[in-house]
Amino acid sequence: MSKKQLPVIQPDPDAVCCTPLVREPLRETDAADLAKVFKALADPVRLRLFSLIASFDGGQACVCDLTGEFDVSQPTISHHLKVLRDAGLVDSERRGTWVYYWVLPEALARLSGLLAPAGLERVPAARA
Amino acid sequence: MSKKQLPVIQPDPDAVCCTPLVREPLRETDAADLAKVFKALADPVRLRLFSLIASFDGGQACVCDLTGEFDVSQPTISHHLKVLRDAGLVDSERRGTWVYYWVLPEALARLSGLLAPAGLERVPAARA
DNA sequence: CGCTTGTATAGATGATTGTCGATGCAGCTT
DNA sequence: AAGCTGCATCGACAATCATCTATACAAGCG
Repeated sequence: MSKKQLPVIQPDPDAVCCTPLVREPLRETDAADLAKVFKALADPVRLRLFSLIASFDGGQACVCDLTGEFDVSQPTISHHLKVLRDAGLVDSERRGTWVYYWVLPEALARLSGLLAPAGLERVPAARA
Repeated sequence: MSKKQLPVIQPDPDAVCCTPLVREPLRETDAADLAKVFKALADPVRLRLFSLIASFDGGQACVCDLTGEFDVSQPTISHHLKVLRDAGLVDSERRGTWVYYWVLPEALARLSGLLAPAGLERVPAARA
């Protein structure tokens, strides 16, 4: 879907990418950007959609796999998926009859890093 | 403030505490709880408040230190602080004339862990 | 081609939310 | 006690949002 003609813009290449929130005060523009992402996660249906997509085998799910899991209408699911996609949390692609969605791990990593509590600097992935 | 008579209930002791979102589908009740926390972070002013409080020397800030940093009225700041507190992200205490707020690192750690991307399991805090 | 199924868009509506000014309350100071 | 300052609460209002139904679009199939 979003990888048609546009040159795959992630909604902000690396804005607000690394420094944990608790290290230094967030700048105003960064706060606005970040708030959009958290807003996308600030709904129970979207959270479950997000988690469900990521948990699927192969890390992707057809919309048809998702709609049945919720008590809301199909257009509502479609709306929520769009919100997640606009926030840069997932991406999607049509393959024949079905449309598949998958989680963008970079976005997750960015959030996770930003929320790292004081004390732990970066996650010491190197040690592993 | 919230540590007066009540036995210091964090708004959900350890609900949704550990398994990353991308590992297994979020249950409905957990999604509802989590959504409340993300909703608290889904506003630019609250994000900056949160970051600013945490960045202060000693990890706490008086409200009087905060209001000047924003273009919104004092009642609005007070409202946002209440939202952050109700979400279990910060706590506060009156000390004489002033009220101080500080970030609750457990809440942060929980979120950070939940958002851990696929691949990294737990942050190896135990090794430390 | 026309039908059927999967998904997105459009438009409407009730609920939630961010903001404000006005006011209330708590603690200090004189 | 009286006044002042710091912060919270109240009530109102405009804006945003989650949801719905109806409809449009896309792809496969008879």
